Amino acid sequence: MSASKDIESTRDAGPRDTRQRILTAAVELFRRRGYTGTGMKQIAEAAGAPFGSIYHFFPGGKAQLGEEVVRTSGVVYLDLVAGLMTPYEDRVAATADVFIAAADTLRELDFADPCPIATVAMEVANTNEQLRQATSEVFGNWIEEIAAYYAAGGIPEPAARETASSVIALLEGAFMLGRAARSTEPVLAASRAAAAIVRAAAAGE
Amino acid sequence: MSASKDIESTRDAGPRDTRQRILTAAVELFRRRGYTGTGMKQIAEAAGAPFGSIYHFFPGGKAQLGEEVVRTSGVVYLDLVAGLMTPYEDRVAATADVFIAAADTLRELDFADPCPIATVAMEVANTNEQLRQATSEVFGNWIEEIAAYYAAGGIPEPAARETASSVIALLEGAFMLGRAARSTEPVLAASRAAAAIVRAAAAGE
DNA sequence: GTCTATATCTTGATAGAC
DNA sequence: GTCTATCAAGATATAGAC
Repeated sequence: MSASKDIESTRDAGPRDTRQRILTAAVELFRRRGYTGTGMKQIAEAAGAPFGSIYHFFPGGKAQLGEEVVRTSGVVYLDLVAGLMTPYEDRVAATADVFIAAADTLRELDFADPCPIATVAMEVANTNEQLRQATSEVFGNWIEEIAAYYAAGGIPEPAARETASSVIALLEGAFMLGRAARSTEPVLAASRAAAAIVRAAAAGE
Repeated sequence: MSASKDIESTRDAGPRDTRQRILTAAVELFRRRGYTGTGMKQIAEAAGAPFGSIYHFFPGGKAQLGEEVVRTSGVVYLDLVAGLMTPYEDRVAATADVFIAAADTLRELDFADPCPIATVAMEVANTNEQLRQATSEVFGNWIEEIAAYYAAGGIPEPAARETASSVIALLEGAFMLGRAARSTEPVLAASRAAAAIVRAAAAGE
């Protein structure tokens, strides 16, 4: 029996970072089923963790878990998008290519939301001030980072920030339409529109 | 007591269309709290209707109610946006002004979603095929209608549809950012970006 | 058709054995 | 720190009196 137990504990793997597995499972579930639509028991099961472990690692309960999901995803995505864009000299081409890559991601995820915080942001905007603030800060960080990239490319400062905001809005909205239609078309169309936005801003209107 | 009852039934008003009040209450709650975040009891209470009436008028339960909310809102909004745009000769100005009006609406709603189906669309895209299809059809109708408006303004057909899709995506995404930040800024910035998108399409790229 | 009471299930969360 | 049992409250849905 002790041999069987050893095999079990080896097969069930992840002996170390149960906390990380819970966080990862929550990210995956939130982007498919949303925040209110995901249960704590589902998260525990998907993480292969006992139910009680969630409250051991996240004593603040679902709200704390939700906030950590939003904030950690925010950092991961900031690095990801920044990594995709910065190598480019041409800001217009960089922006368009990010949308094309996003279309591939959308399909690979079988039309789950490529943005891990969007569905949550919509759900909590009027219902949970703590989470609303977290999503707002994450969106704000994204906008700042991309605005700096556009500014470095020669777009003057008030316009750079507005352009960044609109490009992110366009991407999020295109994800929404693409998920509803189960099609990458809206994201590919948005790629050309995003190029037009950046091009206009670079031309000083 | 019968006099009192008469007063009651007069004050509680809506003696006729309980069904319509339920539908209206559901629209209001869904756009603030989402689909999974709204309970049937809350809807009944907000509608001033007895709980059982929901299942009398919507025997298909929450899914049927959700679908009717999506479809009826879709028609209402199609008429609304079309009514805002069609008087204009200049497609670029018309588009920009719709966004400015939308920013006002966002604030008037205290940052509830001006689009009554967006939050629901995000929640159900991977979890409820019936509702997902309803949201997809509504978005599709909007895109068609606006595409026809752009096409009538001189934008050739494949581009007109892509432009309409991107303008709607931009609007939805701007609502998302604006709600999260509790600010109309993202929608106002998107107004200028939307103008750039339509202008580029009208210029044949 | 209106309205109440209830059945059944699931939720987030806690207690406590191990 | 792992895991189970359980709680109270909420959900959707139904039955049935009026």
